Amino acid sequence: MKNKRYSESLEDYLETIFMYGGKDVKSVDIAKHLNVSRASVNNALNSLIDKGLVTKELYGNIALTKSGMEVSKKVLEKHELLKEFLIDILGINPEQAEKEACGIEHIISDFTAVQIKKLMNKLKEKKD
Amino acid sequence: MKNKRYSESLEDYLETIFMYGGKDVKSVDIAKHLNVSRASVNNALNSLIDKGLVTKELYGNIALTKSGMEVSKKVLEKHELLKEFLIDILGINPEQAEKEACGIEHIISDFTAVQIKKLMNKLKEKKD
DNA sequence: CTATAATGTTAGCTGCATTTAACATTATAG
DNA sequence: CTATAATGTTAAATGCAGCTAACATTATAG
Repeated sequence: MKNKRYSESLEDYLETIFMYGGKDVKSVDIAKHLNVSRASVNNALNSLIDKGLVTKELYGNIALTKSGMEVSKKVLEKHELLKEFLIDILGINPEQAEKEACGIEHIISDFTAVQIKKLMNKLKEKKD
Repeated sequence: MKNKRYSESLEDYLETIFMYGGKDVKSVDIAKHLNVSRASVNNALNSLIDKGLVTKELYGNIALTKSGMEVSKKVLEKHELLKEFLIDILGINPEQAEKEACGIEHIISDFTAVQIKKLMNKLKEKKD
Protein backbone atom coordinates (compact mmCIF):
# COMPACT_ATOMS: atom_id res chain seq x y z
CA MET A 1 0.00 0.00 0.00
CA LYS A 2 2.98 2.29 -0.43
CA ASN A 3 1.88 3.93 -3.68
CA LYS A 4 5.39 5.16 -4.44
CA ARG A 5 6.00 7.07 -7.62
CA TYR A 6 8.41 5.86 -10.27
CA SER A 7 9.66 7.57 -13.40
CA GLU A 8 7.56 7.41 -16.54
CA SER A 9 10.30 5.43 -18.14
CA LEU A 10 10.41 2.80 -15.42
CA GLU A 11 6.63 2.57 -15.37
CA ASP A 12 6.71 1.92 -19.10
CA TYR A 13 9.06 -0.99 -18.57
CA LEU A 14 6.90 -2.39 -15.78
CA GLU A 15 3.79 -2.06 -17.88
CA THR A 16 5.41 -3.89 -20.75
CA ILE A 17 6.53 -6.76 -18.55
CA PHE A 18 3.07 -6.95 -17.04
CA MET A 19 1.45 -7.12 -20.46
CA TYR A 20 3.12 -10.46 -21.03
CA GLY A 21 1.24 -11.85 -18.04
CA GLY A 22 4.10 -13.90 -16.67
CA LYS A 23 4.77 -15.51 -20.06
CA ASP A 24 8.59 -15.42 -19.91
CA VAL A 25 9.25 -11.96 -21.28
CA LYS A 26 12.58 -11.49 -22.97
CA SER A 27 14.63 -8.31 -22.84
CA VAL A 28 14.47 -8.28 -26.57
CA ASP A 29 10.66 -8.23 -26.53
CA ILE A 30 10.63 -5.31 -24.17
CA ALA A 31 13.16 -3.52 -26.35
CA LYS A 32 11.00 -3.99 -29.42
CA HIS A 33 7.82 -2.99 -27.66
CA LEU A 34 9.30 0.24 -26.28
CA ASN A 35 11.52 0.97 -29.26
CA VAL A 36 14.71 1.11 -27.27
CA SER A 37 17.97 -0.80 -27.37
CA ARG A 38 18.59 -4.06 -25.52
CA ALA A 39 21.18 -2.18 -23.49
CA SER A 40 18.58 0.30 -22.30
CA VAL A 41 16.30 -2.52 -21.24
CA ASN A 42 19.13 -4.02 -19.25
CA ASN A 43 19.74 -0.74 -17.52
CA ALA A 44 16.11 -0.26 -16.68
CA LEU A 45 15.78 -3.82 -15.40
CA ASN A 46 18.68 -3.28 -13.03
CA SER A 47 16.99 -0.15 -11.77
CA LEU A 48 13.75 -2.04 -11.23
CA ILE A 49 15.62 -4.83 -9.46
CA ASP A 50 17.25 -2.27 -7.15
CA LYS A 51 13.83 -0.92 -6.33
CA GLY A 52 12.46 -4.36 -5.57
CA LEU A 53 9.96 -4.37 -8.41
CA VAL A 54 11.52 -7.05 -10.58
CA THR A 55 13.60 -10.15 -10.02
CA LYS A 56 16.10 -11.62 -12.41
CA GLU A 57 19.48 -13.32 -12.32
CA LEU A 58 22.28 -12.91 -14.83
CA TYR A 59 20.92 -14.26 -18.09
CA GLY A 60 17.91 -15.41 -16.12
CA ASN A 61 14.18 -14.90 -16.37
CA ILE A 62 12.42 -11.65 -15.76
CA ALA A 63 9.62 -11.61 -13.19
CA LEU A 64 7.64 -8.98 -11.35
CA THR A 65 7.67 -8.98 -7.57
CA LYS A 66 4.42 -8.54 -5.69
CA SER A 67 4.87 -4.80 -5.48
CA GLY A 68 6.11 -4.62 -9.06
CA MET A 69 2.91 -6.37 -10.01
CA GLU A 70 0.75 -3.88 -8.14
CA VAL A 71 2.42 -0.89 -9.73
CA SER A 72 2.29 -2.39 -13.21
CA LYS A 73 -1.33 -3.33 -12.92
CA LYS A 74 -2.37 0.15 -11.91
CA VAL A 75 -0.46 1.74 -14.73
CA LEU A 76 -1.89 -0.60 -17.30
CA GLU A 77 -5.41 -0.09 -15.99
CA LYS A 78 -5.02 3.65 -16.26
CA HIS A 79 -3.67 3.25 -19.75
CA GLU A 80 -6.67 1.28 -20.89
CA LEU A 81 -9.14 3.52 -19.15
CA LEU A 82 -7.63 6.63 -20.70
CA LYS A 83 -7.47 5.13 -24.12
CA GLU A 84 -11.12 4.17 -23.96
CA PHE A 85 -12.06 7.62 -22.72
CA LEU A 86 -10.07 9.34 -25.43
CA ILE A 87 -11.48 7.18 -28.20
CA ASP A 88 -15.07 6.57 -27.14
CA ILE A 89 -15.88 9.80 -25.36
CA LEU A 90 -13.64 12.37 -26.99
CA GLY A 91 -13.44 10.85 -30.45
CA ILE A 92 -9.66 10.89 -30.69
CA ASN A 93 -8.25 8.53 -33.29
CA PRO A 94 -6.89 5.30 -31.83
CA GLU A 95 -3.27 5.89 -32.72
CA GLN A 96 -3.22 9.34 -31.16
CA ALA A 97 -5.26 8.11 -28.20
CA GLU A 98 -2.68 5.41 -27.61
CA LYS A 99 0.09 7.98 -27.57
CA GLU A 100 -1.68 10.34 -25.22
CA ALA A 101 -2.84 7.59 -22.87
CA CYS A 102 0.76 6.48 -22.69
CA GLY A 103 1.75 9.87 -21.34
CA ILE A 104 -1.21 10.65 -19.12
CA GLU A 105 -1.23 7.25 -17.41
CA HIS A 106 1.90 8.26 -15.49
CA ILE A 107 0.40 11.48 -14.23
CA ILE A 108 -3.11 10.95 -12.95
CA SER A 109 -3.80 9.76 -9.42
CA ASP A 110 -5.80 6.65 -8.65
CA PHE A 111 -8.66 8.87 -7.58
CA THR A 112 -8.69 10.76 -10.85
CA ALA A 113 -8.81 7.45 -12.68
CA VAL A 114 -11.83 6.40 -10.64
CA GLN A 115 -13.59 9.66 -11.42
CA ILE A 116 -12.91 9.31 -15.12
CA LYS A 117 -14.33 5.83 -15.02
CA LYS A 118 -17.50 7.05 -13.30
CA LEU A 119 -17.96 9.84 -15.81
CA MET A 120 -17.43 7.46 -18.67
CA ASN A 121 -19.99 5.02 -17.33
CA LYS A 122 -22.53 7.75 -16.88
CA LEU A 123 -21.99 9.04 -20.39
CA LYS A 124 -22.12 5.60 -21.91
CA GLU A 125 -25.33 4.46 -20.25
CA LYS A 126 -26.95 7.72 -21.23
CA LYS A 127 -26.28 6.98 -24.86
CA ASP A 128 -29.17 4.47 -24.81
CA MET B 1 1.82 27.27 -37.83
CA LYS B 2 4.72 24.94 -37.21
CA ASN B 3 3.35 23.31 -34.04
CA LYS B 4 6.77 22.03 -33.03
CA ARG B 5 7.09 20.08 -29.83
CA TYR B 6 9.30 21.22 -26.97
CA SER B 7 10.25 19.46 -23.77
CA GLU B 8 7.90 19.66 -20.81
CA SER B 9 10.54 21.57 -18.97
CA LEU B 10 10.92 24.23 -21.65
CA GLU B 11 7.15 24.52 -22.01
CA ASP B 12 6.95 25.17 -18.28
CA TYR B 13 9.40 28.03 -18.60
CA LEU B 14 7.50 29.48 -21.54
CA GLU B 15 4.21 29.21 -19.72
CA THR B 16 5.62 30.99 -16.71
CA ILE B 17 6.98 33.85 -18.79
CA PHE B 18 3.66 34.13 -20.59
CA MET B 19 1.77 34.32 -17.30
CA TYR B 20 3.47 37.60 -16.59
CA GLY B 21 1.86 39.05 -19.68
CA GLY B 22 4.86 41.05 -20.79
CA LYS B 23 5.30 42.63 -17.36
CA ASP B 24 9.10 42.47 -17.19
CA VAL B 25 9.57 38.97 -15.80
CA LYS B 26 12.73 38.42 -13.82
CA SER B 27 14.72 35.20 -13.83
CA VAL B 28 14.27 35.15 -10.12
CA ASP B 29 10.47 35.18 -10.47
CA ILE B 30 10.57 32.28 -12.85
CA ALA B 31 12.87 30.43 -10.48
CA LYS B 32 10.48 30.92 -7.59
CA HIS B 33 7.43 29.98 -9.63
CA LEU B 34 8.95 26.76 -10.90
CA ASN B 35 10.90 25.94 -7.76
CA VAL B 36 14.24 25.74 -9.49
CA SER B 37 17.51 27.59 -9.11
CA ARG B 38 18.35 30.84 -10.88
CA ALA B 39 21.04 28.91 -12.71
CA SER B 40 18.47 26.52 -14.14
CA VAL B 41 16.39 29.39 -15.37
CA ASN B 42 19.41 30.86 -17.08
CA ASN B 43 20.11 27.59 -18.79
CA ALA B 44 16.55 27.17 -19.92
CA LEU B 45 16.38 30.72 -21.20
CA ASN B 46 19.46 30.16 -23.32
CA SER B 47 17.83 27.07 -24.74
CA LEU B 48 14.69 29.02 -25.53
CA ILE B 49 16.73 31.78 -27.13
CA ASP B 50 18.51 29.21 -29.31
CA LYS B 51 15.15 27.95 -30.43
CA GLY B 52 13.91 31.42 -31.27
CA LEU B 53 11.19 31.46 -28.64
CA VAL B 54 12.62 34.08 -26.33
CA THR B 55 14.81 37.15 -26.70
CA LYS B 56 17.14 38.56 -24.08
CA GLU B 57 20.54 40.18 -23.88
CA LEU B 58 23.14 39.69 -21.16
CA TYR B 59 21.53 41.03 -18.00
CA GLY B 60 18.71 42.26 -20.20
CA ASN B 61 14.96 41.83 -20.25
CA ILE B 62 13.18 38.62 -21.05
CA ALA B 63 10.60 38.66 -23.83
CA LEU B 64 8.72 36.09 -25.84
CA THR B 65 9.06 36.12 -29.61
CA LYS B 66 5.97 35.75 -31.75
CA SER B 67 6.38 32.01 -31.96
CA GLY B 68 7.31 31.77 -28.31
CA MET B 69 4.07 33.57 -27.60
CA GLU B 70 2.04 31.14 -29.66
CA VAL B 71 3.50 28.10 -27.96
CA SER B 72 3.12 29.59 -24.50
CA LYS B 73 -0.45 30.61 -25.09
CA LYS B 74 -1.47 27.15 -26.18
CA VAL B 75 0.17 25.49 -23.22
CA LEU B 76 -1.43 27.87 -20.76
CA GLU B 77 -4.83 27.44 -22.36
CA LYS B 78 -4.54 23.68 -22.08
CA HIS B 79 -3.48 24.06 -18.49
CA GLU B 80 -6.52 26.09 -17.59
CA LEU B 81 -8.89 23.91 -19.53
CA LEU B 82 -7.58 20.77 -17.88
CA LYS B 83 -7.69 22.26 -14.44
CA GLU B 84 -11.28 23.31 -14.92
CA PHE B 85 -12.19 19.89 -16.22
CA LEU B 86 -10.48 18.12 -13.35
CA ILE B 87 -12.07 20.32 -10.72
CA ASP B 88 -15.54 21.01 -12.07
CA ILE B 89 -16.28 17.81 -13.92
CA LEU B 90 -14.24 15.19 -12.11
CA GLY B 91 -14.31 16.71 -8.64
CA ILE B 92 -10.56 16.59 -8.07
CA ASN B 93 -9.31 18.93 -5.37
CA PRO B 94 -7.76 22.12 -6.72
CA GLU B 95 -4.24 21.44 -5.54
CA GLN B 96 -4.14 17.98 -7.06
CA ALA B 97 -5.89 19.26 -10.19
CA GLU B 98 -3.22 21.89 -10.57
CA LYS B 99 -0.50 19.27 -10.38
CA GLU B 100 -2.13 16.93 -12.87
CA ALA B 101 -3.03 19.71 -15.30
CA CYS B 102 0.60 20.73 -15.18
CA GLY B 103 1.64 17.33 -16.46
CA ILE B 104 -1.14 16.60 -18.93
CA GLU B 105 -0.92 20.00 -20.63
CA HIS B 106 2.31 18.91 -22.29
CA ILE B 107 0.85 15.73 -23.67
CA ILE B 108 -2.53 16.34 -25.24
CA SER B 109 -2.89 17.55 -28.81
CA ASP B 110 -4.75 20.70 -29.73
CA PHE B 111 -7.56 18.55 -31.03
CA THR B 112 -7.91 16.66 -27.77
CA ALA B 113 -8.10 19.99 -25.96
CA VAL B 114 -10.92 21.09 -28.25
CA GLN B 115 -12.79 17.87 -27.62
CA ILE B 116 -12.44 18.22 -23.87
CA LYS B 117 -13.76 21.73 -24.10
CA LYS B 118 -16.80 20.56 -26.09
CA LEU B 119 -17.53 17.80 -23.63
CA MET B 120 -17.21 20.17 -20.73
CA ASN B 121 -19.58 22.67 -22.27
CA LYS B 122 -22.13 19.99 -22.95
CA LEU B 123 -21.91 18.69 -19.39
CA LYS B 124 -22.12 22.14 -17.89
CA GLU B 125 -25.13 23.36 -19.82
CA LYS B 126 -26.93 20.14 -19.01
CA LYS B 127 -26.55 20.88 -15.33
CA ASP B 128 -29.36 23.47 -15.63
C1' DC C 1 28.25 -31.79 -30.96
C1' DT C 2 29.46 -27.56 -32.79
C1' DA C 3 29.10 -23.29 -35.53
C1' DT C 4 26.16 -19.63 -35.88
C1' DA C 5 22.46 -16.81 -34.60
C1' DA C 6 19.99 -14.71 -31.03
C1' DT C 7 19.97 -12.65 -26.83
C1' DG C 8 22.01 -10.44 -22.71
C1' DT C 9 25.65 -7.60 -20.57
C1' DT C 10 29.06 -4.12 -20.01
C1' DA C 11 31.67 0.05 -20.82
C1' DG C 12 31.84 4.41 -22.31
C1' DC C 13 29.55 8.10 -24.49
C1' DT C 14 25.61 11.69 -25.26
C1' DG C 15 22.01 15.19 -24.08
C1' DC C 16 18.98 17.15 -20.88
C1' DA C 17 17.69 19.24 -16.66
C1' DT C 18 18.99 20.00 -12.60
C1' DT C 19 22.26 21.55 -8.64
C1' DT C 20 25.88 24.40 -5.84
C1' DA C 21 29.38 27.65 -5.46
C1' DA C 22 31.84 31.38 -7.13
C1' DC C 23 31.77 35.42 -9.56
C1' DA C 24 29.67 39.62 -12.29
C1' DT C 25 26.41 43.05 -12.83
C1' DT C 26 22.67 45.95 -11.51
C1' DA C 27 19.68 48.19 -8.23
C1' DT C 28 18.97 50.54 -4.08
C1' DA C 29 19.28 52.43 0.73
C1' DG C 30 21.66 55.73 3.30
C1' DC D 1 28.09 58.36 -4.48
C1' DT D 2 29.01 54.13 -2.57
C1' DA D 3 28.34 49.86 0.13
C1' DT D 4 25.35 46.25 0.20
C1' DA D 5 21.72 43.51 -1.41
C1' DA D 6 19.52 41.48 -5.20
C1' DT D 7 19.82 39.44 -9.38
C1' DG D 8 22.12 37.20 -13.28
C1' DT D 9 25.87 34.27 -15.14
C1' DT D 10 29.24 30.71 -15.43
C1' DA D 11 31.65 26.47 -14.42
C1' DA D 12 31.75 22.04 -12.79
C1' DA D 13 29.19 18.24 -11.02
C1' DT D 14 25.09 15.00 -10.62
C1' DG D 15 21.38 11.64 -12.08
C1' DC D 16 18.59 9.80 -15.57
C1' DA D 17 17.70 7.62 -19.82
C1' DG D 18 19.08 6.74 -23.84
C1' DC D 19 22.73 5.14 -27.44
C1' DT D 20 26.60 2.16 -29.90
C1' DA D 21 30.05 -1.14 -29.98
C1' DA D 22 32.29 -4.92 -28.12
C1' DC D 23 31.94 -8.91 -25.65
C1' DA D 24 29.55 -13.05 -23.11
C1' DT D 25 26.17 -16.38 -22.81
C1' DT D 26 22.51 -19.22 -24.42
C1' DA D 27 19.77 -21.38 -27.97
C1' DT D 28 19.36 -23.69 -32.18
C1' DA D 29 20.11 -25.60 -36.90
C1' DG D 30 22.77 -28.84 -39.30
